[in-house]
Amino acid sequence: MPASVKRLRRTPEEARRLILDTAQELIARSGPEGLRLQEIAAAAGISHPLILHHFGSREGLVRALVQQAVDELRDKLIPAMGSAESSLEQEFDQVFDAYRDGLAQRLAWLATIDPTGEAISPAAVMRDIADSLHARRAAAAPAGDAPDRADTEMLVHLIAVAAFGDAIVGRRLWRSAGLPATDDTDGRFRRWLAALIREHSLR
Amino acid sequence: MPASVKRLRRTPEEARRLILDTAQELIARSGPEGLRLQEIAAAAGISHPLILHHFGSREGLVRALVQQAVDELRDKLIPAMGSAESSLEQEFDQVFDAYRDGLAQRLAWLATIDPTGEAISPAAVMRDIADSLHARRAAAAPAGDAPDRADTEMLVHLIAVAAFGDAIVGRRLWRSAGLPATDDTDGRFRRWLAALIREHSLR
DNA sequence: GGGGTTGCTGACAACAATGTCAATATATGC
DNA sequence: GCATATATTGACATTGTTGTCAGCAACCCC
Repeated sequence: MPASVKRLRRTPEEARRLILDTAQELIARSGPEGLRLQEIAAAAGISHPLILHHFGSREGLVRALVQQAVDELRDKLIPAMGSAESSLEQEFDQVFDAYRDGLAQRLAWLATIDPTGEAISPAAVMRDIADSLHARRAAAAPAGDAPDRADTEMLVHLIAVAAFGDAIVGRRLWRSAGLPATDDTDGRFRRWLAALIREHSLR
Repeated sequence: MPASVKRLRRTPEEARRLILDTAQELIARSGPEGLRLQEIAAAAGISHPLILHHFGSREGLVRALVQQAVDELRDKLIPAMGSAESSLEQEFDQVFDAYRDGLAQRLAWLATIDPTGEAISPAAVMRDIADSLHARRAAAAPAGDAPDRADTEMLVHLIAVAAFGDAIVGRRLWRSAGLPATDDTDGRFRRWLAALIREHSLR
C-alpha cells in the first residue's frame, strides 16, 4: 500500500484558470502588494513551481492577470452599456457593479505597473460603447436634433471614470463627508447621477 | 588629509522630508510596487538604515507616505473647491491638476493597502468642501429656491470620484475610445463636465 | 501493456529585502 | 576644549522569494 499521494493532473487550460482565479481572489482580499507565488500555490493547493511552469515567470503571471482584468472589463461593460432596452438606472447598476469584487482594484494596479498605458491597451472598447450609445441617443432624439457625437463620448467617459473612482475611493469619501458608507448611499449616488444625465440628455 | 568623507548631518525633520520626497518621486515614476529601502536610499544619497532609524520600519515609512498623500489631498482640494470667487472651470482645473504628479496613484495605492479604509481616514475633508460649496450655491440661488443639501453632497462626490478616476485611467480610456490622449482632450472633458454641472445648477 | 509526452513536485540555488548593531562623525551645551 | 546626544553608516544576520532541475506520475497512443 504505497503512501504515494494521488497526483492531480489538469489540462494546461484548467491549471492556468485555477492559478489565475486563485491569484485574483488573493488580490481582492489583500491587494496586489503581497502577491507571492508561494501564497498563491498554497491557496490553490499546488506547488509554486507549477505556476512558473505555466506562466514562465512571475512577470508572465502578472501580465496574464492584468490582461484578464482588461478582458473582464470589456466583457462586462459592453453588455452593460450597450443593451437597447434597459433603463439608465439599470445600466448604472450594472456598470458600477462590474467594478466590484476587486476589478477596479486590479485595473488600478495595472495603472501602477504600466503607467504609460502602452503595454496593455483595452482595444477599442470605449469606442464600441460610444457607438452603441450614440445610436440610441440619435434614435431617441427628435428629428433634426441629433445629439453631438462628442457629447456622447464625453458622457461615456464620465460614467466610466466616475464608476471607477467610486469603486476605489467612494466609500472613503462618503465617510469623509459624514455620510454612511452603505449600499444605500451608493445607490442614491447612482440614481442621482442617472437623473443628472437624463436631465442633460433631454435638455 | 584624512580621506574620511564629510558626513552630512540633518535635523530629523529635514531627514524625514528628504526621505519622503525621494520616495514620492520614485513612486510617481515607477509605481509603489518596487519601493525598496535600498533604492530610496540610493536616490536620496543616504544609507538605507537611516530610513529605518527615522521611520522605525518599512511599514512606518509607508504609513507616513500615505498620511502625507491624504494631507496633500486635503491641502489642495479645500482651496481648490472652497474659494468663492473662482469660476467653475478654474476650480475644475485645480481639482484635476491636484491629482497629478502621482497623487492619485498614491491614493489608489493606499486603497489597496488599506481596503477597508479604517486605518487612515481623510478626516472630514469632504464635509468641509460640501459645506463651503453649499453656502455658495445657497447664496447664488434665487430666494426661496435654495438647492438641496444632498444635491450638493452628490455633486462634490461626483467631481471627486470623476477627477480621481480620470487621473488614473483617463488617458487609457481616451485611447480606447479612439481619441488622442492629450492635454487638449483632458481639457475638453473638464469643460464639458463644468458645463454639465452649471446646466444642472441653473436648472 | 509499453512507451512517450508532459503536468507536477521536492529540494536546492541564488539573490534580494528588511532589520540589527557597533562604531563614527557632527552638532550642541557647558 | 570637552562631554554628551544623536544622526549616520558599513557590515552582518535573517528571512523570504523567484527561479532551476532532476525525477516522479498521470494520461494518451499504439
